[in-house]
Amino acid sequence: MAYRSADQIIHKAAWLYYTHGLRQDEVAQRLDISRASVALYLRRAREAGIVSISTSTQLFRQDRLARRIEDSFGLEAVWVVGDEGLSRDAADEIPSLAANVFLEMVNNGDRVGVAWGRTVYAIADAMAHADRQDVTVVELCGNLGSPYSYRPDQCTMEIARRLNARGLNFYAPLVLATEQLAADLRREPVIREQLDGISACTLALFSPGTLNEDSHVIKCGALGLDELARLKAMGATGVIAGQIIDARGALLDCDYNRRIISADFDAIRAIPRRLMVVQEDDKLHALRAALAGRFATHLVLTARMAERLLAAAGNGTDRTNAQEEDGR
Amino acid sequence: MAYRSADQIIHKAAWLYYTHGLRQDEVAQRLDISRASVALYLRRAREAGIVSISTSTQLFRQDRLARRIEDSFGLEAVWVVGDEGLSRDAADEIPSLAANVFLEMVNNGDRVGVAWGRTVYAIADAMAHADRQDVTVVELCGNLGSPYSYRPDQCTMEIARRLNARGLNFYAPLVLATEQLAADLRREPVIREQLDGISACTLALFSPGTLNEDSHVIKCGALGLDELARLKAMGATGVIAGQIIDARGALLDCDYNRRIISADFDAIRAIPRRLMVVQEDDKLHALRAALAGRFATHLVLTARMAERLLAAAGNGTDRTNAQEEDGR
DNA sequence: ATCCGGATTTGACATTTGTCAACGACGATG
DNA sequence: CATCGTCGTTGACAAATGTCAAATCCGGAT
Repeated sequence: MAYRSADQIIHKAAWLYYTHGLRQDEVAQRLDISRASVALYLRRAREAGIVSISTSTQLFRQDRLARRIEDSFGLEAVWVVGDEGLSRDAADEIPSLAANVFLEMVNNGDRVGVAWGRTVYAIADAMAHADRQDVTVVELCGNLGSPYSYRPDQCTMEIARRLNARGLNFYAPLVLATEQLAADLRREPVIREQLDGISACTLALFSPGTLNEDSHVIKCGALGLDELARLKAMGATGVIAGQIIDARGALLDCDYNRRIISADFDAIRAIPRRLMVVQEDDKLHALRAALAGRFATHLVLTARMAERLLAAAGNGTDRTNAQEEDGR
Repeated sequence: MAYRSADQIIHKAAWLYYTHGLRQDEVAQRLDISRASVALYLRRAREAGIVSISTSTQLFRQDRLARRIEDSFGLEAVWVVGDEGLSRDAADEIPSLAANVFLEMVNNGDRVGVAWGRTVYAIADAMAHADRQDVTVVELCGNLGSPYSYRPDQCTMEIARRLNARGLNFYAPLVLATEQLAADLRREPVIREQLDGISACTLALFSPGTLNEDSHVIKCGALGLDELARLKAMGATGVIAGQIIDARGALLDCDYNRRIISADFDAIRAIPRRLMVVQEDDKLHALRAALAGRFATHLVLTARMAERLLAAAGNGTDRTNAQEEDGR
């Protein structure tokens, strides 16, 4: 965190160029370096978050679907990505939109809880570098080996790095062999403290998980296919911060959930702003369950999913994807 | 506030260019318009705050002087502009730095109180356009005709416009002819409400005023030179939100102050974050008085002023202007 | 003192972006 | 119905920026 003197010149170049609006050659002249260096410094400044360029996410909140979801589920804000030709598939747009929404939501001084999963990884990847002060990023749940590019702890750290924040990882695995071991571990002071710190968060980021052969928990070997089938028979519908919920969004009463080290649901709901992001199309049931459990206050999803959600909620399904007064 | 459909295309262009990193010609192709139009839209997007580019103000907080001022006066954060060759004079840098610091401090949902004055005008001018949600900008004190480019109410409105915020002006003059009239006016429900709303602010922006022939209050004719002399004899040292304070930062007990419509000092101090900005060199005494009165929690000033402040406070005056490990 | 490897800087060139006059569509006006 | 003025768009050119190989600098090892 110490301020390295090499940053000085980069900072000055960025200030002159972006804030004062000088041209690169003028900056070069002022700082007595070549213009090529200025271009290089400016790139570094952008990469380091010394300058941050952010695009408003308003476009995606103006959608009628977004408002209907807000109303139907009592959410504070919803962002919807339609097929506006921005990408091949609207779902591909989700991570960068979510990253932008998330950045808009993070204030200096925040303590941010993040769960992990494929979607959260993608968001971390898409996130711009920003220069927040006194931000802490904490994991909402224990760790697991990951079959994807990031490990959970790397994911937290990557988000922290992009925000210029402290990153705190859970010093525990997500799921343990026995209930007893999980209980013992939860009593360890270090872990206790980390769990208690969760309700002090001011912002949360997570994605609802599904339960099928391709799910994260299965792929990592934390849960076997036979046990999965048994849990589904018991009503398992989705995963929130590593814990299995039923269709009503309540913690499923099962052995698996008791072997978990993760955030207490009430602690999660005590966090004032909770951004949930849904990318994949197969998450409808998990999404409904998560909404029923009131885990989210803010939501990012595709138009397709939004429509299915409203249809499922019995709100009709006119394909009013258009913006307020579209034209075409 | 309604979302105009013309904004749509601008928004999409901005999203593709800034968030997705496409080139202008690629964006043009996607949206089926000419590249020249894309360039035009992007400029509009920047001007409208749809994209915002901000430069970190860290450079100016790392200064040793800044930390010493923080410590000496118990401030939360201090930014110092040295003569780093950014401009002819460090003071010229103050408005753009203050504008950047201010923008970093404004969060969505904030209610921002602003006083006015030459410095605040300059800050408004230097401020980039940003796209905040649910922000309200209110005046901290009544109005006055201005000899400068902005009128106080225009100043508030301009800041509001740049933040995409609501702007609320005081429906009263700053200073009235008689105490009685001021008291009557303060009892008017509209005014009462505006005054009461001040302590609900979450952020304040102001600059300490001086008392001399060139001061705002004099130039506007609100105060005559003879009365000024009398007030100075009584201990008048500076002006905060239109009200005269003594060297200890307390409201001066005088007729003039009783004829004012402005924020109560306790209401101002009830605002959690209060950014004070000092630009001109002749404001040392006013600055000291304002600090003594604990009006500010955050401060922006020049290195020159910072040194004089520390010298005056008897903290020695070694000219350690250098950053942490400068070189040159 | 000399050599080496890596990081930093630069000049030159290719690419991208900003600008502006010219054009055309549209609505208001005589 | 013609005319004017405004606004949005575009093509073409000028200006600014990004990039990369080559040159230089720097610190440590020999």
